[in-house]
Amino acid sequence: MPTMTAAQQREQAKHEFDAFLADCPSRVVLERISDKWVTLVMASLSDGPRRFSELSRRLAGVSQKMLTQTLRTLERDGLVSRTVTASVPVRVDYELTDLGHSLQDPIKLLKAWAEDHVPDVREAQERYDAAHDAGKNS
Amino acid sequence: MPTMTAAQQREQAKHEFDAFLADCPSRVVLERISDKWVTLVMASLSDGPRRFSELSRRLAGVSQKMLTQTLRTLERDGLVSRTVTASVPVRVDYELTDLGHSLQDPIKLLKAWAEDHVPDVREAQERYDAAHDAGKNS
DNA sequence: CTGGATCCCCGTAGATACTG
DNA sequence: CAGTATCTACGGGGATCCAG
Repeated sequence: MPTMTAAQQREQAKHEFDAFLADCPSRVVLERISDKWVTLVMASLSDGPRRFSELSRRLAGVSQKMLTQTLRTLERDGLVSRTVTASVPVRVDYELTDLGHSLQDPIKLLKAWAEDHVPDVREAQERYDAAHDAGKNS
Repeated sequence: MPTMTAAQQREQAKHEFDAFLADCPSRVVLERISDKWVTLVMASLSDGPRRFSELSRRLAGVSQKMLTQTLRTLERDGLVSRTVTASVPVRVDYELTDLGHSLQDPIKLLKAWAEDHVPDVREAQERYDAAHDAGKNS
């Protein structure tokens, strides 16, 4: 592998990944970012750095455990940077990296779609439930 | 809570579809579409109808249970239509609805991002692990 | 045979309590 | 304040069984 620069390797790798194959790296990455907490955390960090407690408050319903875990994974994947300020009390800020910012557009689109189509989904659910409940009461 | 100023009402309405609030409908929808199987199934259906067995084969690694469950939810949410052809053996086709198609762009963007940034993520993981393992070997 | 439901096991999310 | 530790419970995965 010495006769190939990192850039060349990356360029080649780009075209070899099909997210549908089970053990394909791109699928692993896709599964990682297709996670509800990942989506929400990334969206929460879209407008600047946030402290742990801020995220915890903003993402009502997330447990500290899952928030910590999600942030660790995002940090490991290079999407989020973690900055510890050694004061009393300790202050920890999380911020999107450049790589993290590059994921913002897809996530924002997803979030926008969700907020846009709530009525459609609800209506579909009601129709489905109505048709299904009717079948049950026979 | 009956006494609410117009300003307060406007402020609340603004956040009515804010995906960060725990019990907000848009958050529920966002959580639903931020699911690895949802993403993969929706992507698999992007280029036309697919039979159950086709999906099962294409999405290597998915259990029949999760595939069925995911498809049911997507059908209930109005993103996918289910067509049963009463032949022998039975043939069941799944196809994107108009609503489902409207979700294609966000999902394709997500998938493209994953396939594009595999090298970046891998590199970040290696750096993180290296830095972290170093701390462990003390 | 295809599509799917059901049962059981295990991993992981989630709530709580505790610590640097 | 920002986590870790522990326990429980729910949900995913595989095997098996069922209907058409």
